[in-house]
Amino acid sequence: MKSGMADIPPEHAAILRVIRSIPRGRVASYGEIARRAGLPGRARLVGRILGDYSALKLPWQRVLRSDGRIAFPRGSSGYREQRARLTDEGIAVRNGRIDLGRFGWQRDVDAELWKLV
DNA sequence: TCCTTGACCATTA
DNA sequence: ATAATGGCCAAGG
Repeated sequence: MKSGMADIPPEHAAILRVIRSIPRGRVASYGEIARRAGLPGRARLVGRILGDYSALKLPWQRVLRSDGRIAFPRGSSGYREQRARLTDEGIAVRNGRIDLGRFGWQRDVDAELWKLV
């Protein structure tokens, strides 16, 4: 049988699901998203998918490099757009960098485990 | 088919 | 903090 229009590969679906589940006001790295989707080491696929599925309304601004920097080049429209969106939801961006210790999604897990918050 | 290009990452120096 | 390296792998030429 053919599924007509949007048959999204399982790997893509898993990644999209994780991206959509990043809480507002928090951020996650490409690699972390891949791991949470059960695809460790597949960070590049996450980046590719964000571009491929840009028609979907995803919270793409919450996805950063592992060091907390915005992936787009400084000065690009994508960079400015992301910085603006992050700022809008209360995430501080300084020099194109977000403090993962403060806004990282993983921080929630850490807090849960170590009861620091 | 080979080669290059990426919204990447961990490690090592 | 920056830089090189090797790993990852889908697309496009």
